[in-house]
Amino acid sequence: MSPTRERIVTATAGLLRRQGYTGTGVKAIVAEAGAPYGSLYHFFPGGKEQLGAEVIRWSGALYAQLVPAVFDPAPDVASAVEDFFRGAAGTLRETDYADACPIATVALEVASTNEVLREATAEVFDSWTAGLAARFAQEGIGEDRSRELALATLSALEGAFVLARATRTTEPLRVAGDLCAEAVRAALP
Amino acid sequence: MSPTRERIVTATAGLLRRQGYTGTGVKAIVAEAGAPYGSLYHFFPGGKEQLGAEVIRWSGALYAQLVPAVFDPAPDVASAVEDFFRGAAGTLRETDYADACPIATVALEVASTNEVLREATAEVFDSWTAGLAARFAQEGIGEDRSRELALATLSALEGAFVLARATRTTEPLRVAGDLCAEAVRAALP
DNA sequence: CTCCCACTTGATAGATCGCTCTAGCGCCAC
DNA sequence: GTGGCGCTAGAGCGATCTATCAAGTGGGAG
Repeated sequence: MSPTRERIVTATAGLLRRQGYTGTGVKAIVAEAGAPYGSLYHFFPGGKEQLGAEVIRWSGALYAQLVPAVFDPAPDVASAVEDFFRGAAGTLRETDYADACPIATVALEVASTNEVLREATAEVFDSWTAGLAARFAQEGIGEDRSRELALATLSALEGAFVLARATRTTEPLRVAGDLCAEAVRAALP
Repeated sequence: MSPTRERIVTATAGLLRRQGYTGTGVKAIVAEAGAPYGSLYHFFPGGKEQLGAEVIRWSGALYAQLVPAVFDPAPDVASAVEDFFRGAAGTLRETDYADACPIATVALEVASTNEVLREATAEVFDSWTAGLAARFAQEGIGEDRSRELALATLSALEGAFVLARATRTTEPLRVAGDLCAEAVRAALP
C-alpha cells in the first residue's frame, strides 16, 4: 500500500481518537499526515466519510490485537482482565488522558447522525465482543455467559474511559477492572 | 428566568446529547429553540462555550434527579440498580437510540481539547458518583466500598450506552445492569 | 525517446462556522 | 408623552469547512 495513504490513515486515527469526527477537519488530517491535499481525495474519493469508515475499521482491527497480547501471557483469564484495565490506565496517564478507546468518541457522535459510520463502529464493537467472548469460552465458561461477560466487560471499559478522561483519574479503570475480573472469576468452572 | 433563555438551554441540551458539541452549530440551536440569533448572545455573552458549560451542568443536575426517582420506590438498592439500567434501556428504545447520557458525547469530545467544558463534565460525573455512593452508604455499605461501587456502576452504565447506541441493541444495558446489581447485592451487610 | 498513468500540488469554489453589530420593538417609570 | 432598558431581529464579517479542479511530476513500458 502507498506510504502516503498509510500516513493519512494513521494520522486520521490519532485525530479521531482525541478530537472525534466532527472536530477533526480534513485540513488537520493532511497537515498531520504531511500529505498533499489532493492525495486524500485520490485515495478516498468518498471524502471524509469514506476515510472515517476505513479508519474506524482499521483502528478496530489494531485494538483487537491487544486481547491476545494481554491474555496470552497472563496466568489466568481473570487476572488478564485486570491486566487489560491496568494497561489501559497506564496508557491513559502516559498520554495525558488522551489515548483511550480509538472509536468511542466517534461512535457517540455518529450514532444518531451518520448511518455509514455508525455501522462501522457497530461492526468493531461486535468483533471486540466476539473476540473477548471466545477467550472466556476457551476457559470453559458457557457460550451465553461468555458473551454476557464480554459485553459487560467492554461496557465497563468504555464507560471507565469516559469517566477517566473527563475527571483525569484512573480510579474508574481500577474499580471497573476489579468488578469485571471478579465476575469472570466467579463464572469459571 | 426568561422563557427564551430557558428554551435555548433545553434545545441545546437536546442537541448536545444527540450530536455532541462540535456537531451542533449555533444556528441549529437558535432554530431549534425558535429564538432570535441575537438573544443567544444577549443571554450568553461568552458564546457557544459558555452556553455549553451551563447546559452540561444543567443537564447533569436534571439527570441526577433520576437517582432518587428510581431508588426511592425500589424494594431494595440492588433491584434499584437493575431498574435504573432497565429504565435507561426503555428510554433508548423509545427514542430510536438517541437519548442516552446527556453529556457523555461532549465529555469525550472536549476531554483533550477544551479545558472549560472538560471541567464542567468532570463536575457532573463527580456529583453523580457522590449521589450514587451516598445511596449505597445509606444501606450500610462502607464509605470506600460505596464510592467504588458508584464509580463502577456509572462506568458500566456509560459504556453500555456507547455500545447500545452504536449497535442499536439494549443487551449491553441488561448485562451491565445485572453485573452491577449483583456486585451491590454482594456488598450489602 | 515517448507515452501513460499513478500520484502530487495548491488554488479556489461554495457553503457553513461562530460571532458582532446596528436597528428597533415593547414595557415600565416618571 | 418621553426616556431608558431588556430583549428581539437578522444582515453580514472573517474564518474555516469539505470538496473540486487543472496543472504538473516522476517512473515504468514500449
